Amino acid sequence: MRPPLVPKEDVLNELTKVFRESGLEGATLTRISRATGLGKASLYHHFPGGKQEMALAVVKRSNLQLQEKVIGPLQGDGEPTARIRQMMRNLDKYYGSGKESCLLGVLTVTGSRGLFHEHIKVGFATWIKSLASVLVEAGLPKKLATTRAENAIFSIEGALVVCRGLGNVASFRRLLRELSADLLREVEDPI
Amino acid sequence: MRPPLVPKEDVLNELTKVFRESGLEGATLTRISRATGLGKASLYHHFPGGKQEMALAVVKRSNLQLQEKVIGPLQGDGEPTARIRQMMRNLDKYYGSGKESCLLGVLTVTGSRGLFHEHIKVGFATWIKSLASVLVEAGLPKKLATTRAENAIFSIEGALVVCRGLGNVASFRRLLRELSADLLREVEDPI
DNA sequence: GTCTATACACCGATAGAC
DNA sequence: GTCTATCGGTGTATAGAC
Repeated sequence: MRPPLVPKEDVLNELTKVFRESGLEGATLTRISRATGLGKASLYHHFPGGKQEMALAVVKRSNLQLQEKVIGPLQGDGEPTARIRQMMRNLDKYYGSGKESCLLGVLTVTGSRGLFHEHIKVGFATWIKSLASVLVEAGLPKKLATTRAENAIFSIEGALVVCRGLGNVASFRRLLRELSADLLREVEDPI
Repeated sequence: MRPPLVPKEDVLNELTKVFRESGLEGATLTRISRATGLGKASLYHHFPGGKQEMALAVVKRSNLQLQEKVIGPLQGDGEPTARIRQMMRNLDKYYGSGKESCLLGVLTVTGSRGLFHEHIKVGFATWIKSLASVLVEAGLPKKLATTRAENAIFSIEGALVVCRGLGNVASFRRLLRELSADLLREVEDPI
């Protein structure tokens, strides 16, 4: 059998939107039904485990996309500076230039503790680790690379929250630009 | 009349805990009732507007506390460096060294848009503005001061989310320490 | 001011026809 | 695979006794 996966992919896209905008408790089956165009019973046909299974599927796919679109570019073979810039461009696109929120962040705040915790943990951790690896490769000492990578993820995630709170999305793109330049500062310095 | 405000203050403390931990939609009247020890009907005696009024009261008080405990120290008359360090100490305490979350951040993510938006906006904005003022006072050009202040708040808010997601709270205190040192870097440099 | 009891809407989830 | 109809449970909110 060769599977028609495409329609399910569309459903997951809409599910992701709803969970990102509304959080776990705010994402009611009624809203999900409206967003997907599927009745509640149809949703249970695709996800017998109900809302929990829907959220889990969305989180797993989100981590795959993080791997593809954000971490992947970091592990290419170009210059470290270029790879980091590429990651920032992809982030800008993925987060709608600051207008969209981060699923992992939203579920960290609204998710019933324990259900998705492991996936959230893995997602954030591998992201930080991959960024730190690039910084090490570029010549930074490991400890400094790790803290810089952590701080970068902190500020990106925080910017998504605060910019939304402020209704000012411009600062998100400014942050991405600055990070592109600052993450490797004092590395090219000769002797 | 001289008001016995104290018991209401206790109720607000418990309300704040519940909203910080559960978000707006997760904070059910049942949980609030358990946390405060008051029956639902009693809650409506104190807050006739229901859950919305409770959340609004909590947000307003949160902004007052932000003013007292975080922004206040910034406007003292000591050295800028010392004032910033004091703010970081108070933040560390207020956020339980990273174990607690930020009410403004949580409501930004879970709050039905528009209800608290103005209060959230004002809270974040005055915080950033006050921090930037100190940096200007310390000698930084205004534009640089503003972006540094924004970035600091971004990373603090993001750290509260990501550290919770990672289950690793140590990085939050590390961040506060680094910010204390880095916010004013290259300022004391003579000529 | 606090309680018990209750109203009514909406939630997640299922049954069963098509 | 999708639908309508419906279930039991829980959500917010009120009534009214004490």
